[in-house]
Amino acid sequence: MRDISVLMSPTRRRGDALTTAIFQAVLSELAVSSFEELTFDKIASAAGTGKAALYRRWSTPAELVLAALSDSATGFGDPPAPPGTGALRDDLIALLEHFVRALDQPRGRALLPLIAHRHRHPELFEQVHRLVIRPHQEVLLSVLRQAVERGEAAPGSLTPRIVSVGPRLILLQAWEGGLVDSGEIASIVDEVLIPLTRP
Amino acid sequence: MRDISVLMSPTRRRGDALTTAIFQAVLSELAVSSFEELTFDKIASAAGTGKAALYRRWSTPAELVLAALSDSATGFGDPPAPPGTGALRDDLIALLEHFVRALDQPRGRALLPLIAHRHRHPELFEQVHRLVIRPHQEVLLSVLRQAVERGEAAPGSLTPRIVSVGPRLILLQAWEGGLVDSGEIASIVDEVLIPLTRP
DNA sequence: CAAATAAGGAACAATTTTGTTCACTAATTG
DNA sequence: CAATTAGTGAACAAAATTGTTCCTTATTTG
Repeated sequence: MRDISVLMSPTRRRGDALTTAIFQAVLSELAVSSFEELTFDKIASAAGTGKAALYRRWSTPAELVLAALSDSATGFGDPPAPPGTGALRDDLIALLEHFVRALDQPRGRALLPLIAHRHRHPELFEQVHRLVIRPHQEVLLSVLRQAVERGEAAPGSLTPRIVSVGPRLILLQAWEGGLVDSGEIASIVDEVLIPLTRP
Repeated sequence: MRDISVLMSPTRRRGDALTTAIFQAVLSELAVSSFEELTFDKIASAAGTGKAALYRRWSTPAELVLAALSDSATGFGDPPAPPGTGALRDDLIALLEHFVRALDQPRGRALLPLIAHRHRHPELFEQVHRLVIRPHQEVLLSVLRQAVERGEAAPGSLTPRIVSVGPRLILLQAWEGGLVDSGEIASIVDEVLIPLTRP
């Protein structure tokens, strides 16, 4: 029989390699279903492993999901850095594009069901809010603050509500329509955010 | 034994009365779970009836959900009417408050899971888009158009993107935070929509 | 190269859930 | 008031899914 080991990843993954694969399977499953529908069965088969490997590591789906969300490789490890381009428009575009890219990954696509069913899993949603939403808002706020200092934006723009406009438009655009390309982002910035914050 | 018929609705509901109760049960169930988790079992017990009454009317959950969404009593029968207050600000507030009220009913709370899992049920989402989202956008657009004619808004405001801002902010505010009160609506109108459409 | 560790996959029984139907009786109709 | 229609609740078997464990074997370690 022909040796296919060059085509496949090492036949039997171990340790962190397997853990990472499991995390990705968790997020992928979450992305197309919901937390309630998650089972060790589905996760194992999506990760291409046996259930025993999961039971050896975690005892409940909740534990596993929290671990996958917190993991720095597959989940939301590090908050985005302020772009610091020196111009408000460029900062906004850079930030929102980073956001769109995150939404297009498994971890991002896993967000929607978590938000949608937040009333069923307050603790999971709280985690998501702390790890994802909050940091993004902080960075956006700092970008706007710098713009105000440069005189590029009105001081009155520094409200939570205005800060939320960009991400929320992106989020719903992504959920309702599917893809959000660069043109869409530029339009949101030019048609909405810039006029909204103009001094 | 004491007669409790004064306290309860007629012991045994029939015809449209029962159908309406079933529709409401469907939407309530949908609101706290998802389409995948809907079963004739849960619906029947939520509606306080037997499964046989359901099977006599519909043969699949999908049929039943579409019927509930389309029903004029429980679902989204009629599109909202343009408020026509004569002032843009008042029109916007009236419209968005109507929207918030709809979101706070079972039919509105059933929306989130449907949007969240739209990739799993394109036909259901299409229905929702046609029955709910589209009509709301049309009305908002007509309100803005009138404001432009009165010189209250810039002609450049008549874009689908700008029209979408209000409903999207409301939607996410409701989903992330819970309630959206009148103060919140007024703030959205005054901080975001009015500045955004100013001539 | 031998021993130890841990992955893969299957087998398992138990619990839960499914759709469907039946008998009983309340409500309606003529 | 008799006959018909239709809701209720229970019973049911079939099917699917659950968490858990065991055995074989690939990989690593000393």
